[in-house]
Amino acid sequence: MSEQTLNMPKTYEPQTVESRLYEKWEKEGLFKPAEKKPEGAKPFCIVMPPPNITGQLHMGHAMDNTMPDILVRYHRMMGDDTLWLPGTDHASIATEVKIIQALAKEGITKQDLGREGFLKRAWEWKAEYGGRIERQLRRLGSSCDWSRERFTMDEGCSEAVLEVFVKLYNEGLIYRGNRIINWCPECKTALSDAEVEFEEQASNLWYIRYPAQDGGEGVIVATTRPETMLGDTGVAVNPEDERYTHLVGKNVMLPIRGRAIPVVGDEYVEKEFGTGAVKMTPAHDPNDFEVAMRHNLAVERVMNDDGTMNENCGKYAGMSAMECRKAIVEELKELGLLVKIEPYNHNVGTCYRCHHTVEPLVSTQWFVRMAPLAAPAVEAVRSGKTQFVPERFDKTYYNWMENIRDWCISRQLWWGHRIPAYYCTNKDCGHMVVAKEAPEQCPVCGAPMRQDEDVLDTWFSSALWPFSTLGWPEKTEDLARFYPNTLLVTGYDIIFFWVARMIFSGVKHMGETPFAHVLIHGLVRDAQGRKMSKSLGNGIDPIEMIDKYGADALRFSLIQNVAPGNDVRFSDEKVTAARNFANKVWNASRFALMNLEGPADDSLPKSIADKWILTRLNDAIETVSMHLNQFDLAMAAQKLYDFIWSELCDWYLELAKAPLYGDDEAAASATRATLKYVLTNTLKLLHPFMPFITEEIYSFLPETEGSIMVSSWPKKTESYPEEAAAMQSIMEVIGAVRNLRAGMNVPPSKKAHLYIVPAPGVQGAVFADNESYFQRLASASSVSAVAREALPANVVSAVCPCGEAFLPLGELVDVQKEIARLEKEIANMAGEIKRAEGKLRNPGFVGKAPANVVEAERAKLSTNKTMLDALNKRLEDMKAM
RNA sequence: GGGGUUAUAGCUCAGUUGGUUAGAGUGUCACGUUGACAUCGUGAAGGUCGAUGGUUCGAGUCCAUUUAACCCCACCA
Repeated sequence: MSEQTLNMPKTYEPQTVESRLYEKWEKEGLFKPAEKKPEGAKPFCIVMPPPNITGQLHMGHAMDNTMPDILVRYHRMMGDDTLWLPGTDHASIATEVKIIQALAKEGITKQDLGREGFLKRAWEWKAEYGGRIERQLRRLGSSCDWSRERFTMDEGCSEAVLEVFVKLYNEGLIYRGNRIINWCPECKTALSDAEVEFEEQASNLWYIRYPAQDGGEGVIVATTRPETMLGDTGVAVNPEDERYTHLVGKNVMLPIRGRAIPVVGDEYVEKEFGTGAVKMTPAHDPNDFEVAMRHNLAVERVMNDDGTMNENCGKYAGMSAMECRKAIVEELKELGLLVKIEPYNHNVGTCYRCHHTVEPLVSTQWFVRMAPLAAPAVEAVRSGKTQFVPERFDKTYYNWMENIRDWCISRQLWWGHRIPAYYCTNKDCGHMVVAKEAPEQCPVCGAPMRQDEDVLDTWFSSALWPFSTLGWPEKTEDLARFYPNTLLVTGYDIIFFWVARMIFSGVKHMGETPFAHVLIHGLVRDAQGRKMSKSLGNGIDPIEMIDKYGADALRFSLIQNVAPGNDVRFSDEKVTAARNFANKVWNASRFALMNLEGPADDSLPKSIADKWILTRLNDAIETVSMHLNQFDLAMAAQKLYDFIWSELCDWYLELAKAPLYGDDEAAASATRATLKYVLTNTLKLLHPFMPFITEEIYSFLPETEGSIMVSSWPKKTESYPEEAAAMQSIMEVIGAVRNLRAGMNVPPSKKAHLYIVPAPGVQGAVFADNESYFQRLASASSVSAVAREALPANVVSAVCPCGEAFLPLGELVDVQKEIARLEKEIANMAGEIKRAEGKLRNPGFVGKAPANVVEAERAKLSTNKTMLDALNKRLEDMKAM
C-alpha cells in the first residue's frame, strides 16, 4: 500500500474537510482577482445578489450562489481576470419590522427610542446578524472576494444613492407629489406597485341606491367596499350607457353623508358589470383616482394611516375598516337603500412583507418618473446588449417595463437611505432643497431647514449594485475593469424588483447596460412541488443539508437534472444521489492513488484502453466547456457525471486493473501515466461543481502543487478515434458476455474459453490481443477469434454488432432457457430489421435524407441481418440438442 | 383580459439545431463482496413521449387546434 493511500481516508468526510479548505483558500487570497493581471486576461465579473442582513440562508440563496460559483471557478481556471463581488442588503422594511418585533418583546416601541436610538439599534442588529449569512455563504464554498464585500448602506453605496437621487431630481425624473399609492397599515409605509401581491378573497358585492338630488330614483351602485362610500365624491357611468344618460351632469345624494355628488360619464366604466354605475372614491382607489383627475372630482380621505376611519366619518371615526363596513351596511339597510348583496370573489392587494391588506390612499410621496428611463432600458435588451438566459424571460421584462407606472420610492421608515430633501421650517417660505449636503439654512429666507423624514425604497440602492459596489461615483480601477459585469445570476421572481431596475439604472448612470447576460434560475420547491415557506414550515435548511451530506452534494443536487429557468423540486433523495456520486469520485481516486506508486512513463506505448479513455476525456472536456460557455450548468454536470461514472469508473478503472496487476512493467507504467493524467484532468473538470472534494483529492495526487482552484482548465490532447472504436467493440463483447452469463445464471468463478466470430469488417485480432480484458471482465479463461466453422460443439452465444461470442458451457446450459432467450432476441431483431428495411425501401428517405444518415441506416441494417442470422443459427443448434 | 411554463418509465426529471431500437436518477425484481466504492457491481421488468390534426423521406423535438395543472402581470367597481 502506498503512502498516499495511507493518507487518504477510506471514506470522505466533508465535515472535517470543508471548513479547513475554505479557510485556506480565503487566507491565501485565491478568491481575489490576480494582483498582476495576466497578459490578455479578459475580465469576468459577477456581483452577488445581496442577501438581507436579517436572513438565514435558504435554498434560494444556495441556488443564487452555487450557479455563479460554478461559472466563476470555471472562468478563474480558464485564466480570466475573475471577480465575484459579495455583499449584503439592508432590506429597509424587512429589517425594520424585525427590529420592531424585537423591541416589542422588551415592551418598547421605535418611537420610545427615537430615530437616533433606533438607528443605533439597527446598526447593532446588522453587526450581529449580517455576519451570520456571510458565514453561511462560506459554507457553500462560494469563492467570492470577501475583501471587496459591500453593504447597501455603507459609505460608498450611500454616496451612490445620494448622487443618483440628486441627479434624477435635477433632471426632473424624481418628483414629489400627492398621488394615490399603496399603503400598508401594518408597516405604516407606502409601497411600490411591485411590493403589492394580490390574493383572491371571498367577499360580497353590495348594491346601494344613491337617490337623485331632485328626489328621483337616482342610481344603484355596486361595490366591494361599502365603507369607502363615506369618501365618495362622485358616481361614474359609461357615457354610452342609455340607462344613465339623463343623469350625467346631475347630482345624486350620497347616503349617510347626505351630500350631493355629481354623476360623470367615463369610458372606464363597463356597462355590463354590476349596475353599470360605479361609486367614485378617489382617495382610496387607484382607478377612481384617475377618473377623478379627468373630471375634477374632489379627493377626500376617509381613512387614517393605521387603517381606521378618520374624522371625516362622523360617528364611524375610529372604527376599523371592517367594523365600519358592518355598521354602514346595517345603516343602509335601515335606510332602505341597500338593494341586494351578492357573493363575489375578488383580488385584494396585500403587503409583500407582512401580507396585511394594502389600502390604496392618497398621500404625498416621492416618485421616479419611469417612462423616460424605461425606454432605453427596453432597448438595451432588444438590441441584445443584455441577454436573458433562457431567452423567454425577456418577455417578462418587456411586459413589465412597457407598462410601467411611476415608482413610489419614499418609505415611512427609519432604517434606510434618508431622502436628501430639506424643507424650510418657515411656513410662509416652504422652500425645498434637494442636495447631497444638508444646507446650513434656507437659501431663500435664511430660516433653518429640516430633512425629509422618509427613507428610500430598499430597491433604490440595490438598483445601483452593479456599479456602486465597484466604487461609483468614484472613478475606480475596479469600475473601469469590471463594468459592465459579465453576468448576473438570479431567480425569475426578482426580475421586476431588481433586474429591471438595475438595467435602467445602469443605462442611465453609466451609459451602459450593467451586464451582458442575465442567467435566470427557477425556485427551489419542496418534494411535493410546493413553495418553501415559513408558514407551511416546509423549508429545508441548506446548512443542515451541508452538515449531513456535504456542500458539494448540496450544490450538485441543486443544479443536476434541471432545465434552464425551471423550478426544482428538492428532496433528500437528490442530495443522497449527489453524495453517492461524490463518494464514487472519492473511491475511484483512492483506487487510482493506490496504484500510482511506481514509474508512470507517458512516453511508453499506450494500451487500447488508454487511448479510448483519453479520447473520451477529450470529448468530456469539449462538451463540459461548451455547456458552461452556454451557461447550461445542468447539461455540463450531467455529461461530466456520465463520463466519470459510466466511462471512467465502470470501464476504464476495470480495464486498467489488467495491466496494473499484471507482470508487464512497461504496460503498468504506461497505464499509471494515463490514469494519473485522466484523474487529474477529470478532477479539474469537476472542481467548479464540487470544489471541496476535488481540492482534497488533488492534495493527495503526486506531483501536484498548490490549489486546484487556480490550476488551469483541461485542454484537449491527441485523440485516437480508431483505437477508441476498437475498444468500444471489445467493451460490447464483454457486455454481451456478461449479459449472457447473467441470463444463464453462470457464476463468474466458472471460467471458460471464449470464442469470438468477428462481424464482417471487424478486426478479429483486436479481441485476442486484448485477452486480459476478457479474462478480467468477462470471466474468460482465454480468448480466440475463430471462423464460424472452427467452433466447437455445445456452446452458447452472445451476439452484438461487432461479432458473436461463444462460450462452451457444457452441462451448465439450460437448453430451454437459452431457447427462450434466443427467441426473444430474434423477435426484437426481426422487428428492428423490418423497420429499417421499410425505411430504406422508402424512395423519399433514400432520396432526400443526408447521405450519411442513409449510409448509417444501411450499415445498421446489414449488421442486424448478420446478427439475426447468427441468432437463428444458434436457435437451430439449441433445438437440435 | 394579457403573457409564460409544464405534461416523457411507479416517482423526480433530462432529451441542444427534427435523423440509431427514446435516456438518467430513484423505486421494484434477480443475481453478485476476486485486490476503490453495498454511499457498490451485473442484469431484468417498466414508456403508443397529454390528445387530435398538419408540415416532412423522417416528429418526443417544428406548426395549428385542444385538454389539464401551475406561475406571472393586469385589477371589473
